Amino acid sequence: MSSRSADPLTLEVVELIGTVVARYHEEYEHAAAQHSLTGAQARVLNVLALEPMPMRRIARTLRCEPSNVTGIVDRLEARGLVERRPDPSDRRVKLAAPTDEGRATAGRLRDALDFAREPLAGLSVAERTLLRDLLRRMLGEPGA
Amino acid sequence: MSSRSADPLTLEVVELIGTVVARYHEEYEHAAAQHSLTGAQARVLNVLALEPMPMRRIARTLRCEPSNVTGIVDRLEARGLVERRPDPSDRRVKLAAPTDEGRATAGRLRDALDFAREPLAGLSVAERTLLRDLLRRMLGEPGA
DNA sequence: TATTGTTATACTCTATAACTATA
DNA sequence: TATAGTTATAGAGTATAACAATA
Repeated sequence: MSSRSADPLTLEVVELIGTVVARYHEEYEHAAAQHSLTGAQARVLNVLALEPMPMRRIARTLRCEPSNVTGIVDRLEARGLVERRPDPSDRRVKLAAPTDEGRATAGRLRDALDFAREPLAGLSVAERTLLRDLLRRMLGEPGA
Repeated sequence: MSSRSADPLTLEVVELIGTVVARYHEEYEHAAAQHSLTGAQARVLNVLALEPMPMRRIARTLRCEPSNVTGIVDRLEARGLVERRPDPSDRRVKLAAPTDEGRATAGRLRDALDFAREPLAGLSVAERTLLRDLLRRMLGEPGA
């Protein structure tokens, strides 16, 4: 069970991916902080910018407990970035939706995520296509 | 400043990287939880398994405040995975080092990180080499 | 009865500032 | 005076369990 992958090439790729993950996180937190948001708040705002949804579904999307979402949406709502609306078809449900300002913030947030964009500019279209296909296969995605 | 990268290919690669990051984190937290460790505790244990070091340097390595490290090492020490030793050359310094059990746990932890290893097994050596070079260039590393 | 969202609780991580013991 | 580590404090995220309203 131990030291299963002595292969140096594979280990290097694993380490490179670790570096990508670390850098991605730094950039994400930094971009969020520039708007005085925490990472968790930025993630919730981002999923809501794509599509308003019930509290419960936010939790499933972010893979956390529903009780956490209550607090995060509370803080976003207190800052006027998100609002809670009733669901006409089920009075138990509350739909969380971004305000206009919330949508604007989400947009600026995404623009700030230069991490993958700028480095990618150094790769040719053929190379980016190659990278896309390799990542797809690594993730076991359809079309790989 | 807005919507700088309309290029669909680049956007897809960015999204794939986001997926890699999310999956990597899940696997990491899961592996840590299997040993009743938090992600932060697992990260500290891992860097110490490579090389014992002063508290201050752990903080620099993990890019957090030194005061945080105190608590994390406290908890690792309470569980017998890490110990604090005096530094003979400077009595202000405390060197954090893994115990035998800490080293063993770190080893098992790394084995559990199948994320990048198993999917990578589906790629040929040539493809892994290609992926390595693309990631290197993306990260602006030497040898790219 | 089951589900949605919330509250209450407890723990960890995080940064800031102040403290101590060394240097 | 400067540095290493710690403590005190406060805010945020997290999971668990219990709760009210609704289905």
